Amino acid sequence: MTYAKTAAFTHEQQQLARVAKALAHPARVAIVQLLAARQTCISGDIAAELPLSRTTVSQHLQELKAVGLIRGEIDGLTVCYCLNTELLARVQQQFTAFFALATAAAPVCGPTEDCAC
Amino acid sequence: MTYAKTAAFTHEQQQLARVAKALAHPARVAIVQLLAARQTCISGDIAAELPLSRTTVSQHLQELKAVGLIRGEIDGLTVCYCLNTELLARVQQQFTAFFALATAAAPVCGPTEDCAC
DNA sequence: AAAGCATGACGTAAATATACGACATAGTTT
DNA sequence: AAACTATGTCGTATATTTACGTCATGCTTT
Repeated sequence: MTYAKTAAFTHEQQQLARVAKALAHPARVAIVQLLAARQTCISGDIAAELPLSRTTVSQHLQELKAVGLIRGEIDGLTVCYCLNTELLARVQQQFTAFFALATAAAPVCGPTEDCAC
Repeated sequence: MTYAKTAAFTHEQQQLARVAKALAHPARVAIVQLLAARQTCISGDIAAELPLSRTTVSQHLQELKAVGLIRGEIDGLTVCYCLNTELLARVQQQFTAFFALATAAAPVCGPTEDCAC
């Protein structure tokens, strides 16, 4: 991301980082949770629920949409957002696999700081 | 994080965002995977494996350490890093719960863009 | 003690992220 | 058509991130 030497990293690593970045702000985490809670996709109500200005929330929504985690659709005057459950499911697997490997590794340094390299 | 109105968000949301942010860069994802792969905790070898300058890698290591995902320990001349499997396990559960809720929600907008708000 | 080596801390430049107010756009209602 | 409303885009100020070179520190080895 940003201006990293992206070419030098795995596609997988970049995708994981990409999604992680999308969730790297409490407001965006809150938005996803909010959309998950309410079945129906909300519009500007999201802005009302968050302690941020409407424009800022809109910006966060665009970021989530850019990554593909949510979808927006115009319904007359309002815009409805909802989770992209397909992508979320795929992302879930990626994170699951990632954490599985990470937690599987034995703690070499030990819980109490005993490194035995 | 950053300069968000953190007080307005859940502790849970902030923690999740905090970890997500730590993983929001492919280099840091790579570091965690590298530490997971090699049982023994590595030191400056990490820098050699990544396509970044040694100082930049050190900076990424400090970030991961600040969040608590990894641990560093001085062993004479070198410094050994290893995963904090305890925290990783906890974080894993948080992400699992988060994605469980997110994927459980029915896609109201539909896979083919049919919003029925 | 002196020379060497691995690391982190510091300083810095350039790119991003965050937050918002002011505008532009487009559908709704009167 | 005119007034209204919900949204996104744009511009902007400030804070952070990223990447690196240089320097300081602290063991190690000679």
